[in-house]
Amino acid sequence: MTEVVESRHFIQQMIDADIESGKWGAPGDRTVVTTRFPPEPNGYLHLGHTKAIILCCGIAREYGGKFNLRFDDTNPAKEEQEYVDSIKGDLEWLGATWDGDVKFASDYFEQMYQWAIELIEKGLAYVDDQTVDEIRAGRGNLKDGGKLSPFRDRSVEENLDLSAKMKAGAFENGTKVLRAKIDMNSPNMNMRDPLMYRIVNAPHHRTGSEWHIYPMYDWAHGLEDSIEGVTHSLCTLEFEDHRPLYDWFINAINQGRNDDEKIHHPQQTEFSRLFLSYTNMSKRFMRELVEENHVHGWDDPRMITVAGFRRRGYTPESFWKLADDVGITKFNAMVDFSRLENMVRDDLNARAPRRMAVLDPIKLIITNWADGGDEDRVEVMEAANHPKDESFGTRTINFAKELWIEREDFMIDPPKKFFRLGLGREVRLRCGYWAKCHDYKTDDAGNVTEVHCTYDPLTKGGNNPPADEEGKVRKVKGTIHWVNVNDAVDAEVRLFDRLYMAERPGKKTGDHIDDINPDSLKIITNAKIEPALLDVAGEPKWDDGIRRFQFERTGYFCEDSDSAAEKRVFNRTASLRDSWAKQSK
RNA sequence: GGGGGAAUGGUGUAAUUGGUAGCACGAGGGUUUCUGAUACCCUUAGUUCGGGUUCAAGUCCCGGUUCCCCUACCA
Repeated sequence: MTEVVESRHFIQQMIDADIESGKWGAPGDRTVVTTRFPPEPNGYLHLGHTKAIILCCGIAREYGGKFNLRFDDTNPAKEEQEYVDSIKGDLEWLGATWDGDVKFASDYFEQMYQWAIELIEKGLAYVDDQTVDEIRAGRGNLKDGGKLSPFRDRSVEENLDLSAKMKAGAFENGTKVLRAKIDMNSPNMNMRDPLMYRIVNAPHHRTGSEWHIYPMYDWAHGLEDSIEGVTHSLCTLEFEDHRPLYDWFINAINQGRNDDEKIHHPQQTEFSRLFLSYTNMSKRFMRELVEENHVHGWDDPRMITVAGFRRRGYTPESFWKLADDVGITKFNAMVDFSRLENMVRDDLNARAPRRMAVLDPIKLIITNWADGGDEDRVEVMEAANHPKDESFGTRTINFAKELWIEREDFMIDPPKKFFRLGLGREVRLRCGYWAKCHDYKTDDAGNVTEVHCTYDPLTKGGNNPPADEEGKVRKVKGTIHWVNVNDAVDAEVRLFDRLYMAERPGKKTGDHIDDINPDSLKIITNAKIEPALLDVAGEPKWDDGIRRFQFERTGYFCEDSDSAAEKRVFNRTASLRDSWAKQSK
C-alpha cells in the first residue's frame, strides 16, 4: 500500500512557506491568511469565476483564515444593485460563505483619496490636462517609449488645488486625470504614468453624487486589499504585468513612513483562467446571447453562468469537484466540457433518487394480461429509489395491461446486438414483468404506434423466473423502463445540447454567433412521467431546494422553475453514459 | 528589433525540489448488474527541441521553437 500524498499547488506551497517564516504574523499562525473575491457588479457570475471563488474561499477555509467578498464598484457607469444581489446569491448557492460583512470598494474612497493627496505631496502624482487621445499617443507603444506630459511638472500646490476641484465636480468628464509619476519609458506599459483617477460625473449605486472622480483599478485594487488586511491577493494571469504597479503604489504610500505607520502590503499572485471547450466566458458574448435572444435569459440552462448551471440542475459540489480536478497552475489549459459533465454525473449518481419517465412514448399492450386475472386489474410493484443505497427507500408503481415505453426501445428489424424489443424478443420491464413481443402496429407513415407483447406471470416484480427441471434459468439481456398508461402524467421535458458547435466559439469567423448550435434546445411536450414524481414528500432534501432525479436510462433531470402543478417541467442536466449509442454509430 | 508568463500520454494534473515519470478523465478490452447506468479489473500512451554539467536531469546551465498576456479615462 502506497500512501496517497495530497499534492499542494504552487499557491499553497507559497502560503505554507509564508506561515513558516512568519511573513504575515507569528510564525506558524495559519489564521492570518486572508483572501478575497473582488467581482465588479456589472454582470452575472460564470463558470470562470467559480474557479477563483473556490480557490480563494478554499484557501481561507483550509488555513482557518478569512475570505472576503468585496464588490469592486469603482465604475459607476456600468454597475447596478441587481448584479450585487445576483452575485451574492450565486456565492451562497456555491457554498462559498464569506467572512463578516460584504465589502465595497466605495467604502474606501475617502481613504484612497487621502493617500492620493500624499502621493501628490511627495511629488509622485500629477494632474494631467491632456485629452484621451493625447494621453494615448503620449504613452508610446510596445516598441517605443512614451513622451512626458507637458503637465508633468506642475507644482504640488497646483496639483493639490486641481485635485480638490476635480473631486468637487468642477470639471467636465474627460478633461483632467490624476496620474502617477513613474516612468514613461518603462518597457511595462502599465508603468508609463498610469491613471489613478478620472472624472466621472455620474451617480454611483452606493455613494450617490458624493464623488466626481473615481479610482482606476490599478490604483484602487491593492489599496482595497491593504485596507482589508488581505494577505494573498489571487488573480488571473493577465494581471502579472500589473503586479509591479500594485507594489509600486503601496510602496509609494509607505515611502517616508516609519515602520509602524506603513500600510499593509499584500502579495498578489496570479493563476491561470479556466477555459472550457465549446464555451466562451466573455461577458460581452454572453450579453449578446441574452440581448439578441439566442437564449432565454442569463439563467437559461444552456448558459455557462452560475445561474444557468443551477437551473440546468448542476450541483454546487460539481463545481468544487471540477476546481479540484483542473487544479491551480500558470498554464492556460483548455478543459473539455465533458469533464464538467462527468463531475455532475458522478455527484448525481450517488445522490439522485431514481424514477421512470418515458420521453418519446409508444404504447405497449400486454395481450395475455387476462390470463392472470381480471383484464382491468392493476398490480402494485415495489421499486427501489436507488440501486446501491437502501436509505433512499422504495416507492410503489402500478403495472397494468397498457404501458408507455420508449420509442427507441423497439425496432422492427433489430440487429443482433440490440437487447431491447423486436419481434420474438423478450425484455424485462423494470420492476414489472418480463414481456415478449409478438406483434406491432404502425400508422400510415410507417411509425410504430403499438407494440404487442405477452407477459410471463412467473416474473413478477421483474424477477427471474424459477429454474426449469434441469436447473437452468431463462435469461434476458435487456431491461427497459415504462410508465403505466392509466396513471401516467404528462410533462414537458427540455433537453439541451451544447450552445456552440465550435470548440472555440468565434475563432473561425470572428463572430461567435456563427458557431451557435441551432439544435441546442429540444422541448418535448408529451413525455410521460410516473405519478411518484408529483409527490415531493419523502424525497431526500436538496439543500438548494431544487428537486433532482435520475430518470432511469435517460439521464439526470431537475424540476425547472417553470414547473407548476398543471404542467410539470423537467430539465435534463446530463444524459447517462450510453455505450450502446457509441457502439451503434 | 520591447516587456511579462507558460510548455509533462488524447485531455487535465503530480513528481519528496538532482534519484523508479505517478494520479484522474478519455479511449480500447473484460467482469458484475433488474438502468447498455453504476461498480470493479486489464490495456493504452508522455517530459517542446538541440546541446551541456552530473554516477544520475522533467528538475540545473546554454541556445532555439511554439503558445498566451500587455499599447481602455474597463476590471
